[in-house]
Amino acid sequence: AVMILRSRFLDARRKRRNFSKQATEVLNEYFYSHLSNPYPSEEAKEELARECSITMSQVSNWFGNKRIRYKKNIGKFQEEANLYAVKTAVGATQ
Amino acid sequence: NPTSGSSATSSVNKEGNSSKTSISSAPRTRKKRCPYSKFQIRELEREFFFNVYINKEKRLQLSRMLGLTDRQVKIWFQNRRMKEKKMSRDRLQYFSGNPLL
DNA sequence: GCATGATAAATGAC
DNA sequence: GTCATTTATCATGC
Repeated sequence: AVMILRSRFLDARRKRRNFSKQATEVLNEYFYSHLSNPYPSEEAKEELARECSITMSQVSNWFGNKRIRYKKNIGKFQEEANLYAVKTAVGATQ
Repeated sequence: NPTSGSSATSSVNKEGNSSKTSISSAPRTRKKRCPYSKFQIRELEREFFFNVYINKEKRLQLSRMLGLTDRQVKIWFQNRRMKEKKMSRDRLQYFSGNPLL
């Protein structure tokens, strides 16, 4: 049993799986509503991790990747940025 | 990973930076990340297993053997310790809230 | 074929 | 020294 768990752990660390649609939604909402300073605090990371059912390391990885990839090609993310800008604006007026 | 070449002497590493001359205030360009060879990793891991903190003497010796700078070896040990810590956290997380079959 | 998550060098704050 | 981060690279999903 120990062997099984150990091998399962090793596999889980190597294999990559996409996050759920809802998780990506939550992360993007935070990112685009804090675009001027997309650096969540430790507490914010913990909450995001809970909401998305992922680990804090995964939250950090996501923001690290998002920041660099957004910066390197803002144009590619313009549509996405507008989408979430509208989304948060609507949420604020409700 | 298409390296596989194992045997050493590939050594691509070079600390090209220079520009130490004078007060060059310019934030000199960040050194491009260059992945280390299998041989370099093996030797670094061997020493890390022996001692997670490397002293200055061994560091200089190892850096010469691997064609790296002492700074690179120093940084590698720092990153390696952080990796070890993260792996411990991951293990704890994975085996804590546990289905255990 | 790229999008995406994780990891490996390298930097900088402290 | 630690540690969050930047950046490129690796590995996988689709």
